[in-house]
Amino acid sequence: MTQESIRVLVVEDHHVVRQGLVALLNVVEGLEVVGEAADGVEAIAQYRKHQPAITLIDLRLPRLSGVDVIQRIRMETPTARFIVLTTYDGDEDIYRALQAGARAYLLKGMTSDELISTIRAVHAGKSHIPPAVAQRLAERMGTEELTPREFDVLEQIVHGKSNKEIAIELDISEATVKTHINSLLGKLGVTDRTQAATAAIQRGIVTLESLRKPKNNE
Amino acid sequence: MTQESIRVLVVEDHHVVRQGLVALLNVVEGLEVVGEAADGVEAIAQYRKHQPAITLIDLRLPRLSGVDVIQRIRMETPTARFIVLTTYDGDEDIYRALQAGARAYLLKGMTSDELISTIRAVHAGKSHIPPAVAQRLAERMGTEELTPREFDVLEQIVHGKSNKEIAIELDISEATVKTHINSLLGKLGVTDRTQAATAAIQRGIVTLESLRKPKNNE
DNA sequence: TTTGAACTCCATCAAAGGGTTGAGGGTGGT
DNA sequence: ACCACCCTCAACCCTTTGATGGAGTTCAAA
Repeated sequence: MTQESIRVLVVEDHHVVRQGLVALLNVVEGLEVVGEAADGVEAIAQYRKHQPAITLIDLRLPRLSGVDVIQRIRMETPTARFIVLTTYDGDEDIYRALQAGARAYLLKGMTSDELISTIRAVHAGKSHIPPAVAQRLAERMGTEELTPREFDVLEQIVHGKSNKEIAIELDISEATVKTHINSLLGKLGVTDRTQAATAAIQRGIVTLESLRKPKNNE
Repeated sequence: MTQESIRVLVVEDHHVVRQGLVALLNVVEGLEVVGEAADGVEAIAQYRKHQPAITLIDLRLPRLSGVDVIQRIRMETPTARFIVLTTYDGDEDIYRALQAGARAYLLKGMTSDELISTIRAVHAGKSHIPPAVAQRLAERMGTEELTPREFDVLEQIVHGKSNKEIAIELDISEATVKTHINSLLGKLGVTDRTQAATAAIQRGIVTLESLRKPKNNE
């Protein structure tokens, strides 16, 4: 070949998907999968070991989220380039991943060609964000951020707690809980706690995983 | 080979995943992928055309859901065998797919070996349901079913509507709305509407898709 | 130091939510 | 005909929620 292959790391917890990606990429001229990881911790280890040019990474990962992985690696290697790959696209995930330094964001369901051309583009220093994603990102830019405490309260709301229970849980007065709720309702652009809960889930501010019963698999 | 290959149809909307599955299965001795489909309608067409022994099918599909596909095909061909493949596992999805006649239920993230052995097992007439899934299925068996009207109300709750709004929307009195809410709270085992909303989403009774803004892609 | 943002708390009040009981009408099955 | 189940509605009562406005604290940035 005329020049070196683009070294790619694939981080994806779903086994068949990862295998599919690797198989797909390895037959492409000019690409080379140098490592694989099935969770966040492993991803960092593999990154350090192989120093790939491009890291293809899912956001939903066991042990350490994709966003966390991106952040940590970029602290060590600010030039690291990431292409985020995900099935469901909460506004919050998009925002955080791009904030953390991802260069591109692809929904699963893209074609192989899209994937490959995106890898090449990112390797060439470009960014790539699909119109639909860019639009939603723009929408969310306008919205205000929740404060940490508001986020705590929102989480409790999603868990179905009453104001009194939240007060006990967070060890603050019910009045304070109400204050937080009032401001987060405004920021989310909703009018009651139920809407806040569904909006939070919908936007990916609170994940369904944290709702589920303790899990053994996955 | 000593006997004919098991003819498999792969139904999965995510391109790379489908491609991965096909590539994976085609190299396995005794398996043969005879068709692929990216949505429900196509799945039925492919089934009719190829009459596969096993259909690997995702539940979340464009145009026609996996459950619908299973139901329709089984009406024509009651002996059709399905292995359901999905990422997220709402109780409701599991229940409906198995009710519809699926023989096995696999979470993505399984290993290739698990997949292959499951295909062989199902082809041999066995069923295969992972312990975690079986347990959750058992849980949900105990729970009572929502009546159609209760479901309507629950949907509205998830959409953040107030009782008054629900009453108007469904053209019934607010008192009736309360009655339905009261019984569905009991059936879901929760104590208020916010919990009902998150529980509904969590169990897959109401899907997030129906929440989202109208979508262009996917 | 001043300013601002975040967190904390209080009091008050109207509106909405939720529990309970009871009850009439409709449909489908036995 | 009877029973079971669903859908419908009403009246009563208590609790929770959300809105509003004010106020003290801390802490970091300007």
